[in-house]
Amino acid sequence: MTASKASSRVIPIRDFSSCSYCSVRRLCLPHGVNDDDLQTVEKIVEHRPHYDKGDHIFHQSSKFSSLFAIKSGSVKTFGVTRDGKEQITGFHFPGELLGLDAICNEVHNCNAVALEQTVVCEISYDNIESMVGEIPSLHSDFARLMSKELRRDDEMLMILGNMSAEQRVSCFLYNLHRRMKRQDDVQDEIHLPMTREEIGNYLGLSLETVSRRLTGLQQADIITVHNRSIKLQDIERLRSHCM
Amino acid sequence: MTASKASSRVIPIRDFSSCSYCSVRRLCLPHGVNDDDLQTVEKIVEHRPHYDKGDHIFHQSSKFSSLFAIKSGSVKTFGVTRDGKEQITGFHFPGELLGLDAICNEVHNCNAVALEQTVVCEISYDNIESMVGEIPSLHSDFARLMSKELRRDDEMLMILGNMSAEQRVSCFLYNLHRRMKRQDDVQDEIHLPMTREEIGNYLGLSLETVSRRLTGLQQADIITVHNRSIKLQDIERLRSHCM
DNA sequence: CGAGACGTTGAGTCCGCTCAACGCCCGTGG
DNA sequence: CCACGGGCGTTGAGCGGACTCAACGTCTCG
Repeated sequence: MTASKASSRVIPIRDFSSCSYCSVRRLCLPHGVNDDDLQTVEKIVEHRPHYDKGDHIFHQSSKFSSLFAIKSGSVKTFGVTRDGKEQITGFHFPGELLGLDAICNEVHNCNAVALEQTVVCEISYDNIESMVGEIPSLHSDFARLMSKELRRDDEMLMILGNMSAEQRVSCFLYNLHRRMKRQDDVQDEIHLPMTREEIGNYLGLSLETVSRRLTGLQQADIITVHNRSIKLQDIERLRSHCM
Repeated sequence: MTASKASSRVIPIRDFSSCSYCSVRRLCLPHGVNDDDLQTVEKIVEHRPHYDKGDHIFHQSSKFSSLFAIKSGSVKTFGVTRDGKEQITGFHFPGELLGLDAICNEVHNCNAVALEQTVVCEISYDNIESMVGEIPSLHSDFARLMSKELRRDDEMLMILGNMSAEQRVSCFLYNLHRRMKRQDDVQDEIHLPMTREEIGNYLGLSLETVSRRLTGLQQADIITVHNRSIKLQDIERLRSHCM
């Protein structure tokens, strides 16, 4: 393997838990590290907490000091309303960064809970700030990350604003598909790490409605449902259901 | 008037269109400028476009190059779905920054349209980036701003997720009140720059429902409605309706 | 002062919610 | 091995809140 095509070389096994595929690796790894050094470098990253299903990564109202990059697994973030109900504001997957909404006042705005066995990198925000001081170009990366998060939220606002139940579920699956497809070789099969109730909570629907719409999409030969695994039979038609 | 209490001195006339009250002034003004120099400095800011009601500040899918800080007036941002309907994702007021969601791929994700006569400061993003390079502490300010925007979006997701029509309208008014109260001396009176239809679109309700809920809140002696001006008669009870 | 945009109110409909029953899967313990 | 139980998912019946459609009232601005 030559080093001539450094930026586009093929990585033999797609290990998405490695730093190579992490969208925030420029934030936690030393400046100027190249791809070949990554495997060495990532072994010295310090905090790599493992979480089981149901474990809290951080709590609402707790003091913010670190961001968390998801290496493997999946996470839900949710707020708790004053009458005690939880409202899910997002599902998060490997390569994504948690805790950005806590920067503004250094208090976590939501709870983050693992939906399955999950590994994250804890990145001290002080470290990030001092690294941005030394390497100003990191600011751009960081701003882009936050901007992307804003865009995702706005997309969700558009879904919740005026879409029907069927459209919401279709959008949910389609977006999941788009986010997953860098992660699975089997691109047209999604494994849902969350319950129907959690999907409904997120989409502003009851769990029964989620269930009904999934079977509806199945009867239309658009998907095949097997418990939590969803096979996308006709992605184009799924996409057309989103509008 | 002594200058001894520099950080809490009284500013005679609260001119919220001045840079003194702008949340992003550290981004567009030279480093280290103190409050007393502001009035001089802000006269040399270059781009200060004026917009009339209905004017576009930027268009969805157009190339991103600047952020826009609102100096006076108000703005709605909205996306257009594939079937041509608009979905409002936010209302924006003086001191707030528009265009943050376009940083990630340099294309505007939404339209921004003035709801009334509006003045903004156009701030070249290249300028911001190079200033962050020179003054690293600006990075923190910028990250805080984006984080705050994320938090606002998440709050909205919680509202749209499971609240009833009455709760949505109450939350809308209460949030508006909180954002307004730094801007108006008459703190318990809100002037709405948008139509019922735009409120409904934003809240995921029909315009008729918005109208009905407003009269409902009026009949409960919580607010008094006079066209677009809403007098908050009982803020505590309004707040309790939000949950 | 007239036209059009905006807002209110009423009547009827429908989508999604609630309540309820049942089935499936799986781990646990007798 | 089966029984049991709990979590999760599906399906049905009936209800209700928000939407749609429609008419009318009111404000704004040329």
